Amino acid sequence: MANLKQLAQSLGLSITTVSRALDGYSDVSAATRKRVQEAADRAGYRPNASARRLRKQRAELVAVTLPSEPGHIGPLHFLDMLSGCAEHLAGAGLNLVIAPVPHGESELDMCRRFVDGHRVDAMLLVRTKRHDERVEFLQSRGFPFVTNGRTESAIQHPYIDGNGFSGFHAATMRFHRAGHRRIGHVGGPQDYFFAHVRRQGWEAAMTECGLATDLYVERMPTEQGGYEAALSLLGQPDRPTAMVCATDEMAIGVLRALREVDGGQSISVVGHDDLPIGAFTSPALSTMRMTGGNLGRSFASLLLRTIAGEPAEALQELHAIEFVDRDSHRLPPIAA
Amino acid sequence: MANLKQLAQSLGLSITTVSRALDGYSDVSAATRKRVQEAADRAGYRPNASARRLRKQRAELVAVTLPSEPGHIGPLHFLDMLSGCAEHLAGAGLNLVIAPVPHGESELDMCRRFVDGHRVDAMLLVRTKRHDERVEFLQSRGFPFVTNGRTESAIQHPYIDGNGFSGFHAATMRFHRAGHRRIGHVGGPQDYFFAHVRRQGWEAAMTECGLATDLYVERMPTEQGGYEAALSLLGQPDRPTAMVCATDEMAIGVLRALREVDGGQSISVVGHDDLPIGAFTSPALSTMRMTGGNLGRSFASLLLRTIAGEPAEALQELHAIEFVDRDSHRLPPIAA
DNA sequence: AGAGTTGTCCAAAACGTTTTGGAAGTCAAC
DNA sequence: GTTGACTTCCAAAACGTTTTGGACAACTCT
Repeated sequence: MANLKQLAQSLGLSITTVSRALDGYSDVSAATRKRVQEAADRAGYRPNASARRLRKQRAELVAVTLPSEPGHIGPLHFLDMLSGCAEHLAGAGLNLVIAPVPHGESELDMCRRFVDGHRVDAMLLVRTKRHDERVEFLQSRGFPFVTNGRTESAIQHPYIDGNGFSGFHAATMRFHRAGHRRIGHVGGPQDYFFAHVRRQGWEAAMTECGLATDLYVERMPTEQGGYEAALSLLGQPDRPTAMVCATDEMAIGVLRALREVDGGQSISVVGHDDLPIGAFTSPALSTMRMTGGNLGRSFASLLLRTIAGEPAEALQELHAIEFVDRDSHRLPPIAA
Repeated sequence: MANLKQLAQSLGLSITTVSRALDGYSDVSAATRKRVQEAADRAGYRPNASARRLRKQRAELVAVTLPSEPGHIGPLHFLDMLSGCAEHLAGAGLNLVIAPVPHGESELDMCRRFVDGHRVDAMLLVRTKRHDERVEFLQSRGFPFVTNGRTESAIQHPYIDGNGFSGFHAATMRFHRAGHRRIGHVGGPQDYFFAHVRRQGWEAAMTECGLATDLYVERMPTEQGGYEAALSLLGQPDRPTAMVCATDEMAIGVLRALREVDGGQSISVVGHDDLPIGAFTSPALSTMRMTGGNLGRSFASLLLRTIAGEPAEALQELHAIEFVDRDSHRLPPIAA
């Protein structure tokens, strides 16, 4: 209700003094400051956000883009992550706005709207591509952003990512140690960085073991995509005895296909992301997940630091992948 | 990059004319309008959001509160709902900010911050209580808001809710028709409206059927709560043969308890919310869900209309509940 | 020719804050 | 009693937009 002018008038002080008293400047006497504080509390005064934003040339807002394409929106519990991120940003006076891509607009257009309209101070990008036009645009504008997932951009930028290469390398090696020799990979679209790097991890392991890398099928990173990929791999002359899947969603589709074919009794499966649902599939889905504590807080911290101007090189987090040991990877390496 | 003043200067026009040209006012000639449009497009001009917000006295923002307490955050796919809501709000120039409750602050404090600081034009409240202090506060301020879930407020307010009473009444009747006579209810905290009204639906049905309503246990609306509730009900002399659970999360906890006791072969269960995970439990969880199409769009529409000043009575949606027929409700009405 | 109407344009105010660049007063030191 | 330092306060500018209330010229009617 109240604004600074009314508050100042009621106190017989200038707007300046009231403003500076509330901001804790040292050039207002302790007595005055206290008087102002109390009056402000009594009136329930809060500075008008739009006015402060205009004056300070900061939107006090961060946008996170929500891709509308199906599948693999990002880390484990996306909403939890956003919630944690928003909470920590709020500690610094920033709010988090969620920005799904409107119908008939590209993600790039949306970035443009937010950046050129000074609607936000930074952006959080998920589902990065190897060559990501949003990243290129933001870099060309010198606009602060953090990505969830790396890119192949020549210029460094802040990111948080899991080490998909070593995760999938290790998972493949685990199958090899268990005696598997025909280890397939159900991959996602290779223009996504995460999909590409996960495939590379599988390929490297296979090559190291002297195995062929032809048991590979690429589909959309969805349950349906995994289902199709599994059917395709099962149709090959030399079926795989194990499958490493780019995402849990794909792995769940694979499990469904395997159940239909032989009751799911012959082929081992491992996914990635540790979706909650994985604990409830049958067999329970063995998977991997990124280590590192509160992801939301990490994103918030990186966002604040990149807004503050810290160099990108100092704002890159590559987390190890840990194996989630359930049942679906335990079948013997003999095809049915 | 550009602002109105620079744009006007480069065109040899006044700020007023450029502004009005871009806003499509009729008092600028077609020729000038076109010239301005083109220059603006070329420069990639977008009005500074903070400036417009200050001048128009609208924040162009809507906040949705995310409760930090565990369990039952709301409708089926909460993030999908938010995404849909945000997309439709964006069509009207509003952005959606997510507002988790910061550590050490109450939801009420948060509302105060947003309202008194003019940070948003409206709020979306989830997980309403029967007597909800946030609702009372917003009503006392005359501030626009929509709730997900009704309240017992004396003053009307906009909401979207499922008809929990008839949903739980029908589910109980369904069990009764199947021959069940000892039908228990696993309820949530009764200060939440949804929990209260669901219990009332169960109670009404039991009373109509001439059955006692003592097979009732109340716990937190979480898996753990459901687990505890089931153990408690199983400990009673006359075990229920069926349980109606306030939420799917509780129902999943109940299934776990039943599995531990006798392999889950004796007692029927039904939940509410249609969580995706319910299709993967064993047995697959029979449940209920709210009907009605795109929930996010509905919330967005209600928010816009309440901002526009439409009366609350015209902005209340009570949706029917439909049964989701899976396996967990099919056991015969004989206790093991 | 004068009065009214219409079509274009613009100067200035307003939104509420933060910040700049002093002003006025007090006190101590010289 | 002048100087400088320090404390406390404030007027005014600035942020970039939208909107108000005309100004001016070019028509159209009498």
